[in-house]
Amino acid sequence: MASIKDVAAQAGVSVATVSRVLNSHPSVSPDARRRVHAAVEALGYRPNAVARSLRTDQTRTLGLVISDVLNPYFTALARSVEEEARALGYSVIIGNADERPEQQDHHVRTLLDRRIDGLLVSPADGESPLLLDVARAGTPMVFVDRWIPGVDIPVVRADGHRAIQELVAHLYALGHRRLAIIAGPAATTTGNERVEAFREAMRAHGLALPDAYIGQGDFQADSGRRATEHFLSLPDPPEIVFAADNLMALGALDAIRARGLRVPEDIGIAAFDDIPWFVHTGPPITAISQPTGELGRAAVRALVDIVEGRPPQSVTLPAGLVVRSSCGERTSTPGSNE
Amino acid sequence: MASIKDVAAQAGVSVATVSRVLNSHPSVSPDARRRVHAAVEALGYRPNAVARSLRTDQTRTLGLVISDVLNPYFTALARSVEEEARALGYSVIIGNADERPEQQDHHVRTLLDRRIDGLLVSPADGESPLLLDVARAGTPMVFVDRWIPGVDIPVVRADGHRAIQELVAHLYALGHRRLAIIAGPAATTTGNERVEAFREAMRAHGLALPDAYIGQGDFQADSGRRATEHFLSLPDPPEIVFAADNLMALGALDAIRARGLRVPEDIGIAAFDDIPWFVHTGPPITAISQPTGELGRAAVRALVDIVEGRPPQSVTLPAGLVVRSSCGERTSTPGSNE
DNA sequence: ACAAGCCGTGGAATCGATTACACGAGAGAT
DNA sequence: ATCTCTCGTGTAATCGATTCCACGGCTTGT
Repeated sequence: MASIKDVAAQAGVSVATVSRVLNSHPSVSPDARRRVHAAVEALGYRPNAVARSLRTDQTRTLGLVISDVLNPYFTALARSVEEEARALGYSVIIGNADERPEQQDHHVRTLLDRRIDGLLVSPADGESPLLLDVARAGTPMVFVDRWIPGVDIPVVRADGHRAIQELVAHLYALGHRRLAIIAGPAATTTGNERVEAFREAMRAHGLALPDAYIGQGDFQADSGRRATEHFLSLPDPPEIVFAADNLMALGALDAIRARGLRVPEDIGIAAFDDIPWFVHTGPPITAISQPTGELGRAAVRALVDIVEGRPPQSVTLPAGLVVRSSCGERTSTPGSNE
Repeated sequence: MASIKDVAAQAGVSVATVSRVLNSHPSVSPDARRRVHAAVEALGYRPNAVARSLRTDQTRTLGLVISDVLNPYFTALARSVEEEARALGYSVIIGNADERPEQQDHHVRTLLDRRIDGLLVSPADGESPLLLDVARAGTPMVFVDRWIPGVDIPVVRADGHRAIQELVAHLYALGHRRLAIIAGPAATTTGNERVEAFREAMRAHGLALPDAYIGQGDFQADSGRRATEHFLSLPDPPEIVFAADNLMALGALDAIRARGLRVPEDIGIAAFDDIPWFVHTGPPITAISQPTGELGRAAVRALVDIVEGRPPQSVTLPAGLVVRSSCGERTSTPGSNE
């Protein structure tokens, strides 16, 4: 593979001049510029990003550590992150933690070893000592979706508070009183917040949230399945199961189907996160929708602000309720099943 | 950030010795080794992967260019690729082409600029000149899922031939005769093959596949929607629509629902690619399932074989038919809707 | 006792870029 | 005509690692 020296030789100039042309430094004669361009073309030369990074101490690369690639929510997030980063001249390296703190740390470490310019994280747990160190060390960093409390790092996320209130009000209006939730890990902020917001909304309607109606999940399908099985085996099972993310809703659906029960006649279901498939499940699922694209873009902008020395901004965007028919809504939507 | 020099100074040895300890070269005294380890620990030193790559001319990084991150099939593929790569000591940088050749080329170029050790590609088109150049230049490369004919590059893919035959036989047995297909782009091998296999299977059953029953899609949901709308507006619409990937099946479902029609009573549906949501759609979708995990792992193994100088192996794995109830199957599966 | 070999170690070259500094040539000022 | 300034260019240092080579001190064989 041709190096800058080959280009210099071919163009009959020094490597310094080649470098100046490549970086469009003003002080190069038109003639030299022309010859360098010709040589670059002739040799199919492409600058070695590794060498460049070593010298300039910047990689123009951002690291993104997401909790789970199989979760369409994070996939959508990753896509908008990559898009915005590309628009700003950065690439993105994605690390998938699979909701496991060790794997998250592994990725953070390799990303740092590669000297990425900044880190976007959606922490799988609430207190990764490594992440704390990294933050203290001054690495440009932004939290997306989830965050770690007590660190001075910008956070870009959606606020589900109001949407959860709306959801509970909606369920109450439909006549449901026994509402259960499949929570995310207590170690994640989103895990906690969604339960808390749910509990508060219940209280506002004078409803109790007994411990038996709080299933402990980990944001993965299997845990949703287990929690739902447990709900269904209760002497007084809930009328509605609210899953704190879309994968646990998938698991809940699996459990319900395995019992031969029907949604929403036997039990209703709702989910945090809206995904395209929720329109076509049997029945379509009432869900809380996050502005994923805007979240990803805002996170990249905040991170690049830090990297380039501008003051970053934390962003909180509202989530919204999307009513469908999985909670016994009377609906005339074409194609719904009853 | 501490460098190897700082470690050397702290340990009272030369950088050469530090490097030897780091790379577990045998010829270092136990005492020096101990002191270096202590210094590494004390300084929290981590080797700079950028510098190391420059010197050794290897990055221990693989590039993966996939056609669409929003497609659960590719997401699952990416996950298994990353997993296997990690097990073999490599990291993976994912580039998302969004089914757009220019974006694919952009990613290939940046990946190459970063001097990745090898490239895994699922080409968005059938003849990217860039990809051809890269292959000719001798960059270690493996095709996954899709490939470009006429280049001597290992291919790791699933063969849907037999599964499509089974599908058509299954549909025929159910009494269906008017079968339509939403094809992928003709520029992709998977796009072509699936239509060809379908056409052949139809012929084997003495069935015609009129042009009007071949919808041209691009593996994205919207095109599935448009093709299906067209099918439904035909004077003699098909009884079954077979989508060549899961996203186009999603689009087909959208179109059917928008018309207020019911699956499978009014029209049946089947898809290439099986995803977890197909169990819970209304009704559950009959699909062809690929061994995604094994595909990803085999692709990484083939690529690493090339990178490390061993002879690589092309791999073709069979896909299988998963019968559910979206084509009018009489079924007693609990929870199915009828 | 001396030659030969091995072992642990450090010095220095190297990878491919960027960039501070020096220098010579030509333009403009006085 | 001389001085100064600017402009285009090249030389060489530098980033942080790896690795070849040389060297001094021991062990081993004869």
